[in-house]
Amino acid sequence: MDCCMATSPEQESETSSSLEGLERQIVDLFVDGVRVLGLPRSIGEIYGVLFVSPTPLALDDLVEKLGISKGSASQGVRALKGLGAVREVEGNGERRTYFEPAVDLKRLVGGFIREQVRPHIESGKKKISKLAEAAREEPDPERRAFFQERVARIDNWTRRGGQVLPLLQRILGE
Amino acid sequence: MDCCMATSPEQESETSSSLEGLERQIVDLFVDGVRVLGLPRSIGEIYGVLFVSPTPLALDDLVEKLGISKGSASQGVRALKGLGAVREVEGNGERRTYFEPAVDLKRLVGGFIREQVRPHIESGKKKISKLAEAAREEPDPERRAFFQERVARIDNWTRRGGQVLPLLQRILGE
DNA sequence: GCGTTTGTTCAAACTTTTTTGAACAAACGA
DNA sequence: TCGTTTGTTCAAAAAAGTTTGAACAAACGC
Repeated sequence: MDCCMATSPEQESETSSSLEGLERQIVDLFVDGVRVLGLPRSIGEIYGVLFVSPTPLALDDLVEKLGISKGSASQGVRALKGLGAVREVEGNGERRTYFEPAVDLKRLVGGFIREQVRPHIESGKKKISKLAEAAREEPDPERRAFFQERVARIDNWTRRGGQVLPLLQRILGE
Repeated sequence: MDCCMATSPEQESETSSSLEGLERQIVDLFVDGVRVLGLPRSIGEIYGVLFVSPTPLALDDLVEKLGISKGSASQGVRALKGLGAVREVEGNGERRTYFEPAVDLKRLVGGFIREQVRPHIESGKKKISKLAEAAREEPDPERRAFFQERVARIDNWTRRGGQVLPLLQRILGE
């Protein structure tokens, strides 16, 4: 595994893109960033290009600037909209739709927590109550006590995790 | 992409393992858990088996209980030790080494932050200062102002991220 | 209606990550 | 010393995840 420990040894992305210096650097920074969050590369690229663009961009701009397929651009933008990290620009007379990035941390963190973190905590809760039930049914008293202690511990972790989230959002809200 | 939004439609792992009910449930919970953190499945399985075992286990126990290879078990335990999530049990007369899980949240979160989060923040900082420099060199004043605003924003995010971490550890410390 | 532009979908191709297993090293007792 | 047990390493196989591209749908103006 390479996923654990150690600062990974930087690798520049060599794609057929038309990004110049600063743009490329910023895009790479976001590629790294989303990687940490477990999101695919193209998500970081797309957000990066929007973030570094003084004007909103359309799908075809992303295709051209990043050298990715239209399909990738479409899917990437959809995911970013789902995270609340990108929104459509309203009310220009144009036919095509332009996108701009959300740039305040509160919104970004909030979207990530809502879409990526909460669902896991929710589904975890269900599993934990099943677990508690299973532990109660262990016949051997010594094993039962042990299992119940473990389950209680997991439950406690989840509870604390749930408490931390709103706090996090409050601290990061500007 | 499936990585974004939506509670994923549960799938039971069907391996040639010798885990019974409760054990299997707990292991699956940890598999999900580490997946969210971007760590490989076997890491979650191994931690899970240790967590649910009343006694410390040796590598061969993991191989047998999980139906994974010895190589996998060895690498997984190494990674978990690196995260501070598993430690060797000292001072039994035995030849083989036994492992037990760390079960307090403070240590687990601390290890994860130290190994997985901090290195990225550190390497990010370097890149951001290069970025600031590049922005200063943009000749066009309007573009320069825009780029500098963006870079400042990223810098601010990083700074806040760095501040949140110790706070997080404090809140989760028992 | 018809041609054009814009965006979406999804199976197949591709890429990356994870796991395996066979070869190796270390520790130990006989 | 030798055989056995225990653990590590790493190239290759397998699995998982991502991107592509061609086919399709929708919106629009003429």
